[in-house]
Amino acid sequence: MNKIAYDTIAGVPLHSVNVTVIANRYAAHLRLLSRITPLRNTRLLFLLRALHAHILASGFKPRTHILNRFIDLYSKSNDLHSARSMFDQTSHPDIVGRTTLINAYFKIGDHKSAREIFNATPLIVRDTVSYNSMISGYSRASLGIRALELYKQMVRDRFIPDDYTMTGLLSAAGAIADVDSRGCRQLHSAAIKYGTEGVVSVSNALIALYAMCDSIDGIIFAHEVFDGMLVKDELTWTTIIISYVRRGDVNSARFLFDGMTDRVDVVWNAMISGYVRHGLFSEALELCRSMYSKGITFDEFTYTSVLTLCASSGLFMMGKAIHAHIIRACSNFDPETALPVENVLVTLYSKCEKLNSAWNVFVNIGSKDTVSWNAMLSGYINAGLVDAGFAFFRDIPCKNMLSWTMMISCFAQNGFGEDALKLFTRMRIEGIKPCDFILSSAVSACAGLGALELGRQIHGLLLLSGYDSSNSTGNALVTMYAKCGMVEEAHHVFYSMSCLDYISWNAMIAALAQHGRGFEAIGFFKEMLHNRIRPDRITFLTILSACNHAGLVDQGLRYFDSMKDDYNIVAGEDHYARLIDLLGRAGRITEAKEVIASMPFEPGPLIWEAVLSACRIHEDLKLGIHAADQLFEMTPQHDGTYVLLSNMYAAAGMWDGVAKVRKLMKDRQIKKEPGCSWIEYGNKVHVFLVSDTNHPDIWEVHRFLEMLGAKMRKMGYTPNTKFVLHDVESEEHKEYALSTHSEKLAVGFALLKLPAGATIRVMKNLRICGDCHSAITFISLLMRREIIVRDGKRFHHFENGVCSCGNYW
DNA sequence: ATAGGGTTAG
Repeated sequence: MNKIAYDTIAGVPLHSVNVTVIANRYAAHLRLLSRITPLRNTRLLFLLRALHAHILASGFKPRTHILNRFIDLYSKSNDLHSARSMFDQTSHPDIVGRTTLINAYFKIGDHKSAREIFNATPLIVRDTVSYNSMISGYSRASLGIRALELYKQMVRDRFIPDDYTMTGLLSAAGAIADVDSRGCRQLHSAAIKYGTEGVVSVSNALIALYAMCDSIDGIIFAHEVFDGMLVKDELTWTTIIISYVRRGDVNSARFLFDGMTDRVDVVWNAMISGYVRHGLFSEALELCRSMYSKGITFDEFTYTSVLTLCASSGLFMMGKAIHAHIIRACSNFDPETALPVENVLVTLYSKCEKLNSAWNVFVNIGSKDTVSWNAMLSGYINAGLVDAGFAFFRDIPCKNMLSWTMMISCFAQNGFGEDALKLFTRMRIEGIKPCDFILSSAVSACAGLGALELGRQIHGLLLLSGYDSSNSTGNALVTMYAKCGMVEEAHHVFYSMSCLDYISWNAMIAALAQHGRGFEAIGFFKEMLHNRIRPDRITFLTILSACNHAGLVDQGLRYFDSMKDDYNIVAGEDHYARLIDLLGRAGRITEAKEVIASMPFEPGPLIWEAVLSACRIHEDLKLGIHAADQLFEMTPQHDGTYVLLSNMYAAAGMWDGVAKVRKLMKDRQIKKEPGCSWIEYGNKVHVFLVSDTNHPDIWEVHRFLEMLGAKMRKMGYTPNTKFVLHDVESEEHKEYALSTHSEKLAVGFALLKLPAGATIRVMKNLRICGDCHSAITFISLLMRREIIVRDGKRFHHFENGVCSCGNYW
């Protein structure tokens, strides 16, 4: 068809001298051209341009209808620039040309230019169709309010709305936030008033609109309209079925679906995608099979749904097979509707971490949209490739809110809080208004970094934007204030929240537990139960650590049992690890061993980490080395464990063990300081220092530790404890020992110089190790000071010789 | 020259 048309047009005698003959031929052939849809053949577009140039060169003034035809064809070829210049050349464009251009502008998403053309049209020239085009254009652009305003203007301008108007208006109304049934009724009356309620398209739009109301009566009204229709078409059925699917009532949708006699492919697709969206994968597959057996061909929409199913249920082999089938059998997809298929293929490969395959699909997409870029970005993020992901993110030409959200929360969740906040700031500089999801990600990033001031600013932003009432942001704020040491403010946010869910309670309990207020945390837990909020596994993790901090070992044991008995939550390794930590810290090592023996699974890294720290506190060298050896065979879950490991080996004099740990840390790029800095063993605190006299602070450190040791002895607090300063002499050991970073101990100096009773907040981003921790714990007891220190990601709250992290002096 | 339905990224 295309070829015949092209050959015919190619035969046009462009060099003919008779302008009128040419014009008539143009008109005829342009009419022929316009029948070729979709008009994507670039040769045809070139021909169109050649004709255009020829008209200009010949000085011939074509009649309006020929100009209109040009505008139409240029618009269909997505060459709006030429369409517009054609329009501007027309001395008196008529309403048809204007409307064509208006529709073309809406098609490319430029509603402002469309409005300009419309506004520049004198009232006397306008007709109902031009208003209808504006209304439906706004409707497709989800600008419901503007559509409604234009409808009102239309009535004011004394035009009579027709069925096209009402259909456009009703579908536009769905884009207005918080559709209520009263508003629907008003529009329904308008449809009746203008005598359009019998038109199928109007009723269909009305069904869709009623179904969109949040209230329960929405779907009832929709069904009433459906029942009252004398004539139904396939879209009527599709609309009502989709309406049920959207409300999550897949069964009612299926009931209607089964009651249909002639099902068009769209209905099948709607039903299948409904099942996929609600996770009913086997039902979706069953429907695909019966669709296939009935001989209905799968189209882009079917493939998109079924590939989504594969991607979200982990059926990667099946997804790949379908991809192969598509390549073989479906070469002539419509390029516009094929894009989602390609996008979901990128997602499929991204989800199974086949980045190469994802990339291959991605680069071959002809016209990528934001979804394509975001799908590829999620591949990088999902594979944990933060740097590569960020490099890719920067190249995205059409970033939307989701691109920013993914990147910011990726940074926040991978411990790159500073990058997350930098990007958040960048986003605000670029004038993008953050959504509540991004704001809560940013608040979480602040929590991780202890960036209290910025956190407060975002809180202010949340209050201004009205997002503060949402649960996700409220919960993030509670956590942020708690992690920044501001328990009272966390409390304040908690009580100001209109709706508390289990996550809010978890956050508040954790806030108290982190600051050593174990008793209060348990009080909140009881109140949570009193309010009939069901605790989850996280609640129990938190409550176990609250018991730990409050020293309530037996109560912790009871909660552990209650978790299974009363709430049917199966204890995971993390729960067992906390239980063992609880027992271990209290010195009940034998019981801890019994718990390990009773576990329904083999102990993993979390368990051995808990054992290891118990052994460090209680000087059980034998068990400690055993735990360390076990941990060596697996991957420790906390970076701090490596320090513990090296300390444990050093305490046993196993320097080769220390060397192994250091190598492991280097290989795994653990950012903690490797080596052995501090050991507490046999009531002695051993601090290993490299006698690096070149280090300007090293003698300060020596003096500080000596002074601290002397003060401790003077207090008689732990008569047998003393600091032993080892200058590591032999070269082979020097490598394993750590030159204690003066920065950590600078905290100690500051503490000693401040007056008693002062609350000290150290907001600098430093990490404290065992030596500093012990020193600060001691000082908090010695000087009766509340001390809050940020250690990388978390806060240590020292009070009366107890630290919120549960490490006692 | 205008209208109503199904798809994709966290």
